[in-house]
Amino acid sequence: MDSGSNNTKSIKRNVVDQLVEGYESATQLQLLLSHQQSNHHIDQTRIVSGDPDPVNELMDKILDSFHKTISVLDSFDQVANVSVVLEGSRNASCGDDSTPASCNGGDSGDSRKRLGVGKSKRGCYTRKKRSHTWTMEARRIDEDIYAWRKYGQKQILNSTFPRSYFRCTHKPTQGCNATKQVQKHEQDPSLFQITYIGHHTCNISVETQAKTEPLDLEIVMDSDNNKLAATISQDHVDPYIQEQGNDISSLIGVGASMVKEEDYNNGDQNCEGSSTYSDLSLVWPDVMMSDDRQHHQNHFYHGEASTTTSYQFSFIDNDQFSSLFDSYCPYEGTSAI
DNA sequence: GAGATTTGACCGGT
DNA sequence: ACCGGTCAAATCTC
Repeated sequence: MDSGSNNTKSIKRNVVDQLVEGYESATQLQLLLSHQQSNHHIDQTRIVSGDPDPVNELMDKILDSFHKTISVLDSFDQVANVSVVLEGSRNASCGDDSTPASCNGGDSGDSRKRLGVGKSKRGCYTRKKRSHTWTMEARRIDEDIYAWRKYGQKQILNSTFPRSYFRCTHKPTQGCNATKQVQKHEQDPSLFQITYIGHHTCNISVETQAKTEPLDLEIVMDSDNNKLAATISQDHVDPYIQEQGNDISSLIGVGASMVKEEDYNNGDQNCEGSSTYSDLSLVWPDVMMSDDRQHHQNHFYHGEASTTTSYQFSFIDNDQFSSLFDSYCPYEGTSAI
């Protein structure tokens, strides 16, 4: 038992070391870039002359560092038998509203009357585990292509505004378990904080769906723990990083630094084992396909607000994200989800 | 009348 | 025990 524990510690140390290295490299890069801005022509000369580009070198180093980290995390999952149970599959067993037969069976259908009315007990249900969750801000809540049906509203502790609960309209007919929660932003009530939970499985075109769901390299936010897990399937990262590193480096870096600060987050990785490269096409929410109206209004969290930590959120605006999307997501012939 | 929303109760996780 | 998420009867809207 101790050996296992030691092994885990060793792995965690390895993770931290790699992250620190990446962080330091990123810092150097930042300095270098700021220096470059003031000496632009000098660096241009260097590049033209074929000298090694320090920016690229650093970038390679950074990416390599994070790549290693991901590998370590991956091996950690195997060693620690952390079921990186994919949130998706977890969802299928828990959240799936094909509620356990015993559940409905025990209190089937029409007997569901209110307790207070003196009738039988309401049927049980299985609470969904948090799965595939991502958050965005928008000025409107109705800008995605899906049809939502409100099923609840609740006043949340220490929140000024109530939280509304929506589920996919097609849940009864197609068993789509996607839900979203909408709450007005505390500081800016004109903004809505929208949390999407789960993938849509309802019948819409692949392309549309792909454009409306998150990348598999999504930053999954575990709102319960105020921790963040940068979840990047290696299948995605390798070719991507090697060829496109620049665009996503900030994203990875943010996620990684958060992991570092918060200490490694054990169970919340969301490694879609079955994911394929096509999952990259599962780009973040609805805004991706949206029109220009919200172009400047939507931000994607790379972290989560925490009342107990000093995280700085890093937002990607649509410009950045679009470039990412353009680079990575030729989702032809891919099947979303 | 059908479908959507409201709202208080119920339930599970912590 | 508390809190957040979900259920489902009641109510609303078209």
